[in-house]
Amino acid sequence: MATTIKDIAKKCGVGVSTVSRAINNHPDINPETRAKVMKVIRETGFVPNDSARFLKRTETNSVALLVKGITNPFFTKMIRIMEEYIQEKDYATILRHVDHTEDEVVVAESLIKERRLKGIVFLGGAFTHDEKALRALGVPFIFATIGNMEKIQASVKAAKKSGFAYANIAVDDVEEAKKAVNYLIGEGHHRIGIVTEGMNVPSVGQLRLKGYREALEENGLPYSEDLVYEVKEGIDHYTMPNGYQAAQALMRKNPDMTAIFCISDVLAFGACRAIIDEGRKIPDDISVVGYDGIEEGEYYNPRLTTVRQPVDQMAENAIEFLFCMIEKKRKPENMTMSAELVIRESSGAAKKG
Amino acid sequence: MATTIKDIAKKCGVGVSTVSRAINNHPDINPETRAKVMKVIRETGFVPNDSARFLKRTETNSVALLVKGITNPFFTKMIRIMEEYIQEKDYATILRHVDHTEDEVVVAESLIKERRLKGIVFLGGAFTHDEKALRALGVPFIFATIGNMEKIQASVKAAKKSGFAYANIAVDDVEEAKKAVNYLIGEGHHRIGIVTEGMNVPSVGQLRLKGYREALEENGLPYSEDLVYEVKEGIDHYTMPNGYQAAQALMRKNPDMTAIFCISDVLAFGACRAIIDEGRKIPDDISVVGYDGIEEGEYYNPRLTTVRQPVDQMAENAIEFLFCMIEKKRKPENMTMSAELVIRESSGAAKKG
DNA sequence: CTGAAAGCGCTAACAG
DNA sequence: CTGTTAGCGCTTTCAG
Repeated sequence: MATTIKDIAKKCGVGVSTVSRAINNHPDINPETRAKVMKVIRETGFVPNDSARFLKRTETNSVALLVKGITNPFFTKMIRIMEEYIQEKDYATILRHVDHTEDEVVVAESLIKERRLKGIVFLGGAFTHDEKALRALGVPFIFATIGNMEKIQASVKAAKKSGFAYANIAVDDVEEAKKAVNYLIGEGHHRIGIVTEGMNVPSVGQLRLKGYREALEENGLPYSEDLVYEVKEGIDHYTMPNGYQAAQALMRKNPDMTAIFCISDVLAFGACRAIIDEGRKIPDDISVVGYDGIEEGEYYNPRLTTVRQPVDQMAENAIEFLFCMIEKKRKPENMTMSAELVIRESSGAAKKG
Repeated sequence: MATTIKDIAKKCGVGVSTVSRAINNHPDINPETRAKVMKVIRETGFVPNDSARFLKRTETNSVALLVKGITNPFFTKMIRIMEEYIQEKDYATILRHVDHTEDEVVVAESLIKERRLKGIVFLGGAFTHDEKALRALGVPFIFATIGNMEKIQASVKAAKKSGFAYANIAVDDVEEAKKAVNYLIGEGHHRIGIVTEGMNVPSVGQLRLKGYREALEENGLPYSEDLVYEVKEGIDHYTMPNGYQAAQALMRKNPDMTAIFCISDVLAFGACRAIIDEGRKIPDDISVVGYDGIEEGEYYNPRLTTVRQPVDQMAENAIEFLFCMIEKKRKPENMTMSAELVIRESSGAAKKG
């Protein structure tokens, strides 16, 4: 039988409540008694049963990170930062990968009830839920880097008024994508391909595509479907093989294309490889621009030009804000971070001709 | 107040045990009653409180994945596969990243008691624990890709006799590293650098370094400390910046070096970048060989020569075996998988000189 | 400051 | 087949 708080109490010659108080840093306890109890606990290697604690407490001091799209290294970094912060706050982290077939809000709902969560961070995925479902969650939560900004922002605004705790953090995907494409146009590129995802559903892919279109439009360049490649549906969109196939297809269809904008760095790596395999030079023949700004881009050959999202800051702000909401210190808010176009080796002036 | 099983019982006009039976697929229940109960549950959106269930059950049907070294994409893949398998078994996955400063066995111990785990997978890290601590865990567990094979294997053997459930899965790091270095020697390389980690503590780095030394020895090549670079201690050893610095240092110290063996692909990417930045050609001036065989290697430029570990199979075997042990179907075992040397663009014949 | 006692929500005998 | 009931291990009043 596993040791329980009772065993400890007996061994110390005190009541169970005293042991409980010792464990929980309760003020109403004699420092000496507490020291004695803690000593026995340490010697015994006793660990209180969380289920029992949670059951009683209603309060769990745990937050969940629901991640859609595990393979993207972009999220890995964010997770690390958030986990650290949560631990510092002495909360437990529940890390769950959400399958592409699963609905993250449904998962969240179960988790909240099952584990009495204090808050949730949604990483990745799209925003397609109506407010009712969200409101039903009943705990503060925050969206990080999720598509469908307009709807989300309106929703957060509404939440602010109704005191419903819920925030959003992201870069302005449309604007940032536009910036990247504008840069390419400025370098003289007229035939610019795009590798995107989720064109027809709310997603960051859709937003970044929108930015792409707007950039073309503003510069009087035609929008052609031939230059748009949507990666295949599947478990994971953001993969190198997907980027590879995409670039290959784009090159075949558009011999005159001189640049490709990929909505993620990982896709861009795959695209680069395809271009190189085709015997073409980067950036001399084709320029490549990614999105995310993951560390790997700096080490790729060629170094990747990219839209760098401030991951560290986004992660930190997100989790910090979540705790502010948990502690009722702040109201819902839309936080738009600004990204930075980092120009490296994979892009340059368009070939004359 | 959150809805409980009682509320449901009342609403259905049945007893709580009936509701419990309905939820748990218990056979002793009238299908009609069960249907009625389930309907109400669905309508109410009721989710049973896990803490209460766990508290009672002693059995939790959950296993933990303790990962040391989150950033390595090698593990990401394994985690995905294992999570999937666990879900199919209708178990819950508890995913925990273990900090480099934390002791994974201590974490495991707490988790087992807190959450009544059925089993554990240790991913990464070294094997430095004595059997007593391990034995005290009390649940089946499995080590995957952990250093210190000899000790671990002896330990597993002992476990087999005592009926203590505990297995190990890995490739033979010494042999595989030797294979890689032998290949380089066969290509005419005599001055081969190595980028390793944890030279003086039990770790895969140590094992792979051993393989490197043995290969040199068997070929009558001298071992020189100048050619060995141990990455700096830190949160994460397996990073591109670390590989970058390592290669840079090795090149400066050994102008005549014609090849570098890195104990992970991620380090190799960093090394490649450093070589390129130095204005040297891969593989013409310097050949690079990695270890792990992650997908990214196929898309890097140049494509990376590497020792490919059978990730999918290792992950599957590991988790499958864990369940066999949980179900008492199998005894402890050492599973040594074989890796494959994948020769790609980053390596070739040594320059004559 | 400390102990006794009452549950938290659920499961699992046990008796119908 | 179904309802009643006794805890699982812990926290938390409530009296001392």
